[in-house]
Amino acid sequence: MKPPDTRQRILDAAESLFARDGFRGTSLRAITGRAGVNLAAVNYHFGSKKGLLDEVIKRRILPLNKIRKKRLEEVRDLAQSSGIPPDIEDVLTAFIEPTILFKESEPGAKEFITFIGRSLADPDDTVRNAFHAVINPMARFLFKTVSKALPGLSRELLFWRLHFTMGAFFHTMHISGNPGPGFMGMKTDIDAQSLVNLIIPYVTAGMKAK
Amino acid sequence: MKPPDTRQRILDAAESLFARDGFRGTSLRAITGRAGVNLAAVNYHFGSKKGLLDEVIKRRILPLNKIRKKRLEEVRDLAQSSGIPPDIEDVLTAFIEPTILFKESEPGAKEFITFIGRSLADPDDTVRNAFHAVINPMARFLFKTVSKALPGLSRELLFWRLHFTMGAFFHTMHISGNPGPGFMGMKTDIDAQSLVNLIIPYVTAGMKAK
DNA sequence: CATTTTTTCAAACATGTGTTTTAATCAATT
DNA sequence: AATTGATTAAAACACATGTTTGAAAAAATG
Repeated sequence: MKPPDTRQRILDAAESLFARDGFRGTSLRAITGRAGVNLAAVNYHFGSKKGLLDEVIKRRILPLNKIRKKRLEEVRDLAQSSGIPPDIEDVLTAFIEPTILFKESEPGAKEFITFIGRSLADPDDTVRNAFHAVINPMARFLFKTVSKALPGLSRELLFWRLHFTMGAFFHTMHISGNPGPGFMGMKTDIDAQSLVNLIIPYVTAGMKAK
Repeated sequence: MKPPDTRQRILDAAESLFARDGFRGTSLRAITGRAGVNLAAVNYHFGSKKGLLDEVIKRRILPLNKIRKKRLEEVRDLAQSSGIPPDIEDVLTAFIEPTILFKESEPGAKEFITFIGRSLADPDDTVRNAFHAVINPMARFLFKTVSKALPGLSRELLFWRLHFTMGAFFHTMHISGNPGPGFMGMKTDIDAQSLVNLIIPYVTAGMKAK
């Protein structure tokens, strides 16, 4: 049973259009038009527009989460075996680096990362919930690891600092890579590794402020 | 020429619905329904839905920008007269504090702040541009003042760090105040002054990292 | 008070949306 | 080769959208 590539074509087109115009701003006709397939194909293969959204998300997030989890576990286990708490910089890097490098890992991934960054601020419940469902377990694990690295901070303070970190991170995800000059005439299409090298010191310093 | 409060009612209803459901997700029928006015009143008073958006933004942003500009100028002038560069913490506070405190300044302002936080990540050009038009001059002035406080940093590094700061800030703006438990079962409806006290040390440390 | 201007109102307009339907076409299996 | 099942295709459906229209009502003006 060779899979006709109709599904893939729809997923690719949807991913790129969702990233550019948002979930609500993208019509099924735009998606099927770009994919070169019939309008009804979306509902045939994915049941509904929301079903398509879920598949677009899962296709990229599940592999990415595997990598991030593994990296976090490595940091945690290494610290555990040496008896000292993990370094907060290592923890943050384990989470952030694979996400940003993911952008250059395969075609379309970059657009997907943009889509994530935008969706977490989306007013539409459908979109936010679809992402939260696959991201929350990851965030929970991150929180636990971070709290091991900064045992001195209260749970509440830790929450807020991680919250700010995620803000800086998400904002970067959806804005970097935009062609043309950005906010201060600055170019934002920096390469992924340089971006990692920029954001890690910032969030590390923020997490252990004062 | 006493203004009939139809305009105000529409602006209030639109502000609150825009914040909750976004610009695209809010229909004129929903706005006029909540405002208790006729559907055609929006196009009569504001020309179009976009015209309404512009008015919703300007009504709050212009006074807010006045305050932020004044606070920033105070910090700049104080440093200038004493001959030493301004403290980066003071600069960030001058910009961030009035924005967050603004939420509790008048009814509806809180929803507006949420709206800003969301809109800057909005995929819709109409929304992003409408905000950028009134926010960019402010951001430019902030950038100049920040670069005086951190003269050692390159223009590019400064840009990225300010970028991360804005990310943490915007994310906080649209997520704090949400009722119910947030990302880790943590309550996000903290009072404004406490929020200021939490975010300032974080972004200050981030800006002068390493 | 009569008249002009501003504002409200109900209805319609044109277009776009996600989804469903029903028949045609393709692929695989017997 | 015939038949069964999966996929594609064009069309219609039901509804929601921003906007415009033209008449009624209200307010302001002389």
